[in-house]
Amino acid sequence: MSLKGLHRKFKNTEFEGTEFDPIAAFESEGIPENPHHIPMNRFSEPSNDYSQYFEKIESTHTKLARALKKLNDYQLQAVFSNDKKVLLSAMVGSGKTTVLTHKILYIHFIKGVPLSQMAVLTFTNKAAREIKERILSFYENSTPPDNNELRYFGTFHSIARQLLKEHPNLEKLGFTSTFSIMDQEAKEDFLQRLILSHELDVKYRNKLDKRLKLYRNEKQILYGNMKKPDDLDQLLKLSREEKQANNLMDFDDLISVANWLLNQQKTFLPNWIIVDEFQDCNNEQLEFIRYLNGIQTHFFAVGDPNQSIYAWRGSTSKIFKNYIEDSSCKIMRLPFNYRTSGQILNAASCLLQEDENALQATRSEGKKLIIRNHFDDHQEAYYYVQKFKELYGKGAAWEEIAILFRTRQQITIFESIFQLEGIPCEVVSKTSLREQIALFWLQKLLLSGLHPNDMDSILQVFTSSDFGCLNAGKRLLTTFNKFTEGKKFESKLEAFSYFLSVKHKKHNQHIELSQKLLGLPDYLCSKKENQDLYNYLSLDVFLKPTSINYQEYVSDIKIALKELDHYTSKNYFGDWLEIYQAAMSQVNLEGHFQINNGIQKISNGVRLLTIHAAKGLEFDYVFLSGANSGIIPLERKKASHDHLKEEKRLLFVALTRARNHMEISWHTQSNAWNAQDGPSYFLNSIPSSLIEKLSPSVDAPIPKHEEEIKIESKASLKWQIGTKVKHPKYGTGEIISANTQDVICDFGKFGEKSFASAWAPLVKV
DNA sequence: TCTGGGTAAATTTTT
DNA sequence: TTTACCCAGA
Repeated sequence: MSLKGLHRKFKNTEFEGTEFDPIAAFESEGIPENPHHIPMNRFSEPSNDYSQYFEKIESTHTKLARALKKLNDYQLQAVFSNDKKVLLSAMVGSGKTTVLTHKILYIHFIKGVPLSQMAVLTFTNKAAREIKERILSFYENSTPPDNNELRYFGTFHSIARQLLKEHPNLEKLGFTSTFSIMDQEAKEDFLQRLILSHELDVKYRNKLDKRLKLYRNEKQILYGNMKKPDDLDQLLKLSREEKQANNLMDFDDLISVANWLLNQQKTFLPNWIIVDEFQDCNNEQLEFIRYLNGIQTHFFAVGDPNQSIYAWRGSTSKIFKNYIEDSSCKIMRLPFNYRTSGQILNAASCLLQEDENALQATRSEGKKLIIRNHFDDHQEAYYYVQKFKELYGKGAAWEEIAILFRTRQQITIFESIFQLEGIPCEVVSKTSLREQIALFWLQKLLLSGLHPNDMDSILQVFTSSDFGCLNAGKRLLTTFNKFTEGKKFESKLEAFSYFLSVKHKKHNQHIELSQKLLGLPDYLCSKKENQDLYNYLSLDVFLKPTSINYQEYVSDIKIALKELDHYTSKNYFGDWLEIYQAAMSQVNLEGHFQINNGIQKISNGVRLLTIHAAKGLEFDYVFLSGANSGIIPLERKKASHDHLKEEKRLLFVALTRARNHMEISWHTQSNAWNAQDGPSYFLNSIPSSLIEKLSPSVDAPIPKHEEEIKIESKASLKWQIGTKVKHPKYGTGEIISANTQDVICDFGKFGEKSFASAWAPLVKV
């Protein structure tokens, strides 16, 4: 039943006089209890004496023994356990990564399991890197393991890629082991190109990804106002064929093709499978784990059912249920939170409705959870300006302050006001390579040289508005297709090079570039000494030393090439071409060229981020902004019980990011259409003794009017008619009109688009 | 090619 | 509530 229906049904009946509680309403409808819930009696409790283990470790590995001594009994139980199947329910802030790394070290050093016999699976590169770094830091005086030994430590996708490359049957599917990986954006380009060159009729083209998902999962072909099916079906078929023909896989293919092959023949059965953030697994990832699971394999998964906030992305909601019901699975827990001060943690755990003992505070009581009312987001932003200056004055670091939001749209206004008022701030979100023009081009350049059938990369190289020579679009595709019809070429790149030399004779520099790209594999294999890709490809010619951005482009590219050089030398095993291909796959999987060590972020400033982006992070001071009902939980047309529960866990995640100070704000007059009056009704489940309700302090400066801010921020902007700009969706365009209100931009094939001047998502090219 | 009616969707994001 | 855009008719 829909939320509205429930509301009607329960209004003026059971819930008369009290606020309508959709979760309770759903539950009284007879919807089963939380599948994430693990009953207390299901947990195996630790013993209180692990000294027998220590005697043995101390005599041989003093450093490890010293590290393990710092752990509590629950953590030691998980580290020492030798059960075949363990699920560790790690409460928020309970030292999950510590347990994970110590467990790996323990089974390696004490149980003698080689690292190459472990599959350590994570969801993000960041987590994978952290685990590897912590392990390497244990090898102070001895030779650390090399990358080859750690080749099954990584993200699901990178391990799937590794197994695909090693699989003997890969070629039977039409792929070779040097397949290239398309990131999300490359996949979009790929599909759009297929639509153009095959003249397909596909509706809602900029919602393609969503439509494909609906089609794959629910066979739904109609979308929005569509009355009859379009060519989506045909697009999928063409896409499959083209991917095989050109040796390309997208992120989803990595896992699904790996599963398909492993189903035919299992090639790697590790001694141990260790999974991080287990609650985020989707069905395909679970299947992947099952294919790695041999008779001898030990399985150890760590997750937190209370931090499951990615069901919308496909994580399996019943994931814990199956393990709870499986009696061969030992279930352990880490109940002690070391991060958040007592009162805030207690308030957060009121959102869980779990057993009381599940989550226990270890820190002192600290301050209460603050719920503060602001008139609107402007007033709130100015309140923070004052507040943060005060905190900074008292010695707090900017980086220890974070403002969390439910949606990204809420962030922009804070960013512009902080910039005006001189509060250093940084929006935390993953940046796409596409935003760094030179690096994006370099990526496509190398990809076309290394994978000469990757048509999309070739097109990006030669139709780049900055460094290319041709115009992208349908006309180019048709003429190229016509030109190659009936002719035989070794590769798409060769065909394109020939096409250029016949049809576009005047672009001799680009013709030369295409020939250099054709020779790239040979160059890499023969001239490893003093390799200099920058000069080999004569990049100076294309980056144009006279252009304003020349210096920036050159330094970006040189740093990137250095990273590649480092990576390829470090991982070299006898084939330079292959290692460069591997390096570029890594760039695709990570979304940047910094593939060797951690991403050094040398920024300082208050962090502005969504709650989702904040998962796994912690700060001294956390502010959750604009938490009205309707925003948390975010109102949708079709609300479901599961959706609401997930939103509640999201609020839980937000509150548990804080170490010492947690403040939730709500607005009297919100700018969001779906915001209702009053703070999130989820907060009603927190007893008032744990909450301090406040209004902004009276001496806060009078907030500036919205118009004023728009004008001021416009003054610092650069929208002038004729400026070339880049938009994340529409690509490059040109400003054709700009005033205090809006800016209108022409994007060629996408036509003219208008944006609000103050926060148009445009980047000057 | 342009206009207006009608209807669904709007959010979170890693690889 | 506002936006996007399909689709039918001018």
